[in-house]
Amino acid sequence: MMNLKEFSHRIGLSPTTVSRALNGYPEVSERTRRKVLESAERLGYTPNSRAARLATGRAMTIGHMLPLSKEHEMVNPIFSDFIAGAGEQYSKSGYDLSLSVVRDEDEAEAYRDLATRGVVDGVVIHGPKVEDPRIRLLRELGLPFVVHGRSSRIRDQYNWVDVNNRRAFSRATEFLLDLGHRRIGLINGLDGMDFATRRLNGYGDALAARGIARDPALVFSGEMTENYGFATTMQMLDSREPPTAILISSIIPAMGARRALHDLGIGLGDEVSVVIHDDDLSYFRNEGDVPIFTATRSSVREAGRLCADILLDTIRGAQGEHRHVLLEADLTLGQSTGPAPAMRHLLDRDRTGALRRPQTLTYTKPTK
Amino acid sequence: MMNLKEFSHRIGLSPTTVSRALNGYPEVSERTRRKVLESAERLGYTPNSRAARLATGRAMTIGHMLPLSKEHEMVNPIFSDFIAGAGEQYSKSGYDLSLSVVRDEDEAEAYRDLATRGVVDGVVIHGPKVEDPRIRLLRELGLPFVVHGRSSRIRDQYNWVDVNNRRAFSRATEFLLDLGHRRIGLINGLDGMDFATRRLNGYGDALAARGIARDPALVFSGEMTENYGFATTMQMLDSREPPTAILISSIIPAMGARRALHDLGIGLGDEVSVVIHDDDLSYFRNEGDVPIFTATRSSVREAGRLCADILLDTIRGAQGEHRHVLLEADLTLGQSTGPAPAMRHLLDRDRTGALRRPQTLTYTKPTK
DNA sequence: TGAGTTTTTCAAAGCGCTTTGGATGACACA
DNA sequence: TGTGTCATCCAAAGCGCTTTGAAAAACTCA
Repeated sequence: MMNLKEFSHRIGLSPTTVSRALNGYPEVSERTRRKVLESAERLGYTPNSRAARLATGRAMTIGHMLPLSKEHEMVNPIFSDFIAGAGEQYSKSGYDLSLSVVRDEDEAEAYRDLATRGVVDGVVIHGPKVEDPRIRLLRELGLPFVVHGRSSRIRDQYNWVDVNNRRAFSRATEFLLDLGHRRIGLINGLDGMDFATRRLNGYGDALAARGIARDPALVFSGEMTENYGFATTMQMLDSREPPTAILISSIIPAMGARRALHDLGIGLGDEVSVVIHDDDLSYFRNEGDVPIFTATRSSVREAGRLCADILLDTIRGAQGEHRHVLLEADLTLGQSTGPAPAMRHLLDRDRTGALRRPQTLTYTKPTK
Repeated sequence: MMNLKEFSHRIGLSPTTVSRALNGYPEVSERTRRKVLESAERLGYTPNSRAARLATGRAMTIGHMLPLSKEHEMVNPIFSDFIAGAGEQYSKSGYDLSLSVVRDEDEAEAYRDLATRGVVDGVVIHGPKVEDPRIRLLRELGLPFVVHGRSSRIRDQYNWVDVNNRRAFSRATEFLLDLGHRRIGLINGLDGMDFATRRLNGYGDALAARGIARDPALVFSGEMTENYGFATTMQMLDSREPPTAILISSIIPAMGARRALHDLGIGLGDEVSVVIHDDDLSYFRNEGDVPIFTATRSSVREAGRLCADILLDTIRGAQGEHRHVLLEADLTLGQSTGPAPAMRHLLDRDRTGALRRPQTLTYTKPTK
């Protein structure tokens, strides 16, 4: 492995000149720079990053945390798509991406460690809570950061990129209301997560605007697995007054909801409508001429790109204001929504006694 | 930010002693070491990793590639669970994890770059092809590595951790054959991927052992998305001689297959049986008292842990043999399999003309 | 041609740690 | 007291790069 000293010696220049040529400093003529670059290519010389990082004091690395909660050992399914988006940008700018897998309870310590060890120049905060302590921590540590999402109860300024969750969910709710639905369920993310709160609010606002009371029996929060979607949908439909429509915070529990509907023999899009929030995950495209699900869509990969850009700008010393990006989600129509079933039809059909109850679950038709 | 010089001065010791105390060298007494550790804690001193890395020549970092193919911009859904497993181990050993997001065609160059820049001590190869050029490349670069999977056509020795894909799929196929199924479809991973080839072989072996010819119309390979599972299932069931059972290489296309079956009104587990390979993804647990799918299961997270352990051992100079781990997949019984439908029943029902064809698709009942 | 400017190049001093080779002190034994 | 042995600790030389301050070379203009 050749080092700078040897390389510069071989091509008859001083290390200084070579370093400057390679790093694009103006003190070196274009002719020299070309010569250096070409020789480096030919002789296979690449500067040792470890040395460069020590000398410059920059780590040329962005940190991401992948926290694993102890109880539900679950990895956020949007994580990899986000990382793919952000990582693309890092590569373009010559930054590396460092991923720390860490137990929930060790997360704060891990940030502190990253900062004092000097292995990252900045970090991305994933999955902010309504009042997220990491924001203050990072400010104290003096480590640049950007939040994917927001932390509503924190008044300080900071960089963030978020989807307009409230708007997305109020629009989705209004859309269902316009279709005549009155009992609308919400299968939401974990309580305490900022995005979940905003979605809940959007949902609540839209209902309130039409004078409809929010029924706590129709609102669920939890980690967004397929089984969660299945269980909550089952529970709702097994109730005395089941919803005719359901909002679901991610396509993954929506898979479970669809399974529940099918198991119960309930038609998706006619008897029960579903609107999901679609993060546009690469292995779970809600696509087709007419997408399967009606959805509020916002690409999490794109959010990753934006976060990366903002963070890199900040690190490169873009002084001044903190930057905010609020992404609006499209509401795209799919096959999973339709007008609320007219009540008397259901009553008629009820009288015929066509019971559809697999397993131990009871599905009582909506009665006004 | 305090440095070693200042810290050691403050506590009245030489930098040498402090460094040795902190790094667990035997040349320092226990009493001194305790004092140093305690003072470091109290004064908030943490060695700068950038400097340590230059001095030791070790990067204390493991590299992972996340290649993005240009056409299908897709992230491998097992990636995050694998990383979670591996990352856990890295943390325990004080290693960092560096993730490079890179275009498919730049992957080789990216490995070369990692090696010459000296930012990683070893790498993990994901998704090996039947004859994967990365293995030779890394050997040439002298960069320690472990393969998650194998590369069948490469005869050299190297570290790997793999599932016994062939066995898993031959067992699954035998199981279906035992249930009376004779036309069995296979929705497999991308052509050229080693695991896909092995699974295909396992499937083929089991069929051959019972003297059943492999029907190319029943075998598919592609990227394992939900839509892929849907489309291939539709296509198979729309054929003149549809299968009565399907093997699916991942739970994600299995979701699509289930959707197809439901759309066609075909009962999963009675009319058509499905066996999947289940990577035990954290957000897609195939669980419950009786799991939804009958599955060959092997935790990809556990594979991540094992890869990490092996790679770290190799880096820490475990001389000698290359290490191999072959994980056997359990075959767990779920709700998605049952005896092959008796042929005459189907013929009878055919005569009744109960056609189930949504959209433009035709489903012709199996006729013996 | 020579003084003044600008461009190009260089020697050397870090960056903050690890580690070698050596010094110091403590201790045991003759 | 002197010598040999350990157990501790230390000074200083790297690790391979960047960057400062200065020198050399090239170019202008009178």
